[in-house]
Amino acid sequence: MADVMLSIGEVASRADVNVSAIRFYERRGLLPEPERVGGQRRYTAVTVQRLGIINVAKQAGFSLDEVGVLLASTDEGAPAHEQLQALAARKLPEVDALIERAQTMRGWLALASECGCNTLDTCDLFTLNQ
Amino acid sequence: MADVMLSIGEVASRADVNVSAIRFYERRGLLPEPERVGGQRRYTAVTVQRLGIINVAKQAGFSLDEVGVLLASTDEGAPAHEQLQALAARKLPEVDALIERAQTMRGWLALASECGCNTLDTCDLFTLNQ
DNA sequence: GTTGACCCTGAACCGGGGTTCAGGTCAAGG
DNA sequence: CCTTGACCTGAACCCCGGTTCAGGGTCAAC
Repeated sequence: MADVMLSIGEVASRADVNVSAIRFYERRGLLPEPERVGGQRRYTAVTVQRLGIINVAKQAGFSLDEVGVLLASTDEGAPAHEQLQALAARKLPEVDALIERAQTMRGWLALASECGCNTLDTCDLFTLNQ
Repeated sequence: MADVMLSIGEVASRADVNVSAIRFYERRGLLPEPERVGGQRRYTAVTVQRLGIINVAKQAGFSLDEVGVLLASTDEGAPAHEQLQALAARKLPEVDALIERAQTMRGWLALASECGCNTLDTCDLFTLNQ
């Protein structure tokens, strides 16, 4: 609980994110307003973790607003459970579709990389998966 | 081979894409310039299929330029094999990463939707997967 | 006590991926 | 004939997710 305080630059490099992105997420409400010393933001490791969550969720096709709902559910006394449930219900099929599409592409890329003679037109990966 | 000709609107509705997007893809070089009758574009079913490819690839995290490389490889006499191989080599790990992220999110969404009491902070799905 | 690295703010800018709009053409049906 | 609907073009506009810039403060070390 010694909760070492981190500058925005330290957080940025630990989370592999730009400083400007951290300020941007703060404006968007994805990150709470941090403590300050001498006007400068101070964070704990929790923020680094939150940035990790943001990155994973973005990659999985979540918009920043959706990530906001996700993160809101981690805030204590969250009255956000309903929103979260709704989000989960809405996104689950989307994520499933995403995974399927990605696997389709993966399959085709693998083919393409081992055998240059395949063309998409003769390959029914796409037509089979719509 | 009767190759029925389709108007842009028919193609759009079959591929579930906006008319404006089709014109946009054409400008971007993702679709070849179609035949015209009386100034109006005429397509065959091949274009509908191509639009399907574009949609799948986009969903799998490909930029339109990357999709362009992909599609170029289907054009006859394609000198594009090298580009395609390079693209495949570059994108395969990215697609794999995408699938992993998406599965992480899927797992967490499933948890969230069956049990509202989970919070991200106590959930190690994220910390385990970075 | 000044130098240099880091931090602050608000506002402007950017690229990607399209959509919308104004103004005009064409073709079929009533 | 004339209206209605689908199509045409180029240019402008939009949202998203940030980045960059100008102009200024802070802090630690030397």
